Amino acid sequence: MASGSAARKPVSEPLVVLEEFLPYRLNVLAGLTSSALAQIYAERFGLSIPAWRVIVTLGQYECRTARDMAPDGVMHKSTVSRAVAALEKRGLVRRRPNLDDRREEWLALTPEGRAIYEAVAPEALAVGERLLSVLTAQEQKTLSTLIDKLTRQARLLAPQDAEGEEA
Amino acid sequence: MASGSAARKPVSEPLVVLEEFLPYRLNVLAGLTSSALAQIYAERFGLSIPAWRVIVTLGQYECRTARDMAPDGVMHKSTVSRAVAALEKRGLVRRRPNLDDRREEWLALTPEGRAIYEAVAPEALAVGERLLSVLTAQEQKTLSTLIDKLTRQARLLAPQDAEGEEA
DNA sequence: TGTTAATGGTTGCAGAAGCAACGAACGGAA
DNA sequence: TTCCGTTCGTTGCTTCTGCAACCATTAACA
Repeated sequence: MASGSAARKPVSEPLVVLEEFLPYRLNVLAGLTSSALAQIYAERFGLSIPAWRVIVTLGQYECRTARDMAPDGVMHKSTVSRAVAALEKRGLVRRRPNLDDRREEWLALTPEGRAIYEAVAPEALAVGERLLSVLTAQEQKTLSTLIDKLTRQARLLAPQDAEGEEA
Repeated sequence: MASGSAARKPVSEPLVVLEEFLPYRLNVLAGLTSSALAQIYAERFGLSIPAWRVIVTLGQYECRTARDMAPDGVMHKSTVSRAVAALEKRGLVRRRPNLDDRREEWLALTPEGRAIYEAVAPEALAVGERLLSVLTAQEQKTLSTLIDKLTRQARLLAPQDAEGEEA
């Protein structure tokens, strides 16, 4: 046993050094970037992360179903459901029955929703670019590749997600 | 306006493509790695993420205060407080008053806590390494550098955290 | 056709997280 | 010493998240 006064000194051979542990560092980084972004879409526009994702996806694709909002089970379907409900209540998203398959519904931005999209998106992009501004163009490309590789691998290691994967 | 049948076709000029947006991709990756890890420390040992971090930190440093658990405000102090309380109740962590400053308390793993640490840590490490196994040694070094750069920058962009930063 | 399985989506419930307010203790200045 | 600002840590409250159960609809298949 070490001496009792070694409060801040590492134990003989630590098995894990948290600050060097990749999952931890990824979590910290993701959390910080989320906070930075939340300043934009939460404080200024009252959007949660899921709501923001729905808005962006609809801004991008015009019209999709709730299921399409979580391409790889990234968001739980209940999360999407509640986000859409909230956005509908605020008049930012409109639902239309899909007559070909009445289980699902088409979602689209209302004009008000699109206005918000066009206000939020550029600011969010700007934050993203301010983040990346500390990396060279080459580093950004490399980062992108590495993230993709890791994401693919993580998907293999993570428990098979809720539903609708590539299965 | 585009035709009504363009359900899955992108709108003319999407402002943000979510799948290419760095913060989104970081969030997804971090979430997946957390899920992979949670299989170990949650399902097998009943530890939450904060509890896992406390265990690892104490395993690393032997004895610290609750404040030291969240070096950069990564965890909220209430989160740490509750995690420590739960661990104490399970007999994995022990508290001792700090007679030099009676506002804070020294925390340390009990023998049972250390046993769990020694069981969890190698498995968690293994997951981390399985994750990194898709990268070359050089890529791993690069990734580490990029994460550090981005984290530093994100800390500047994020709202000044709760407390105890480097201020 | 009828029966069974699978899918899109909603909701009740329980656990977790952040905020804010609080109590206790410390430190500095008058 | 006394007063004021600050810090460590806890707790109440509200919101969010994920799971699981559920309903309605569709698909598969005998």
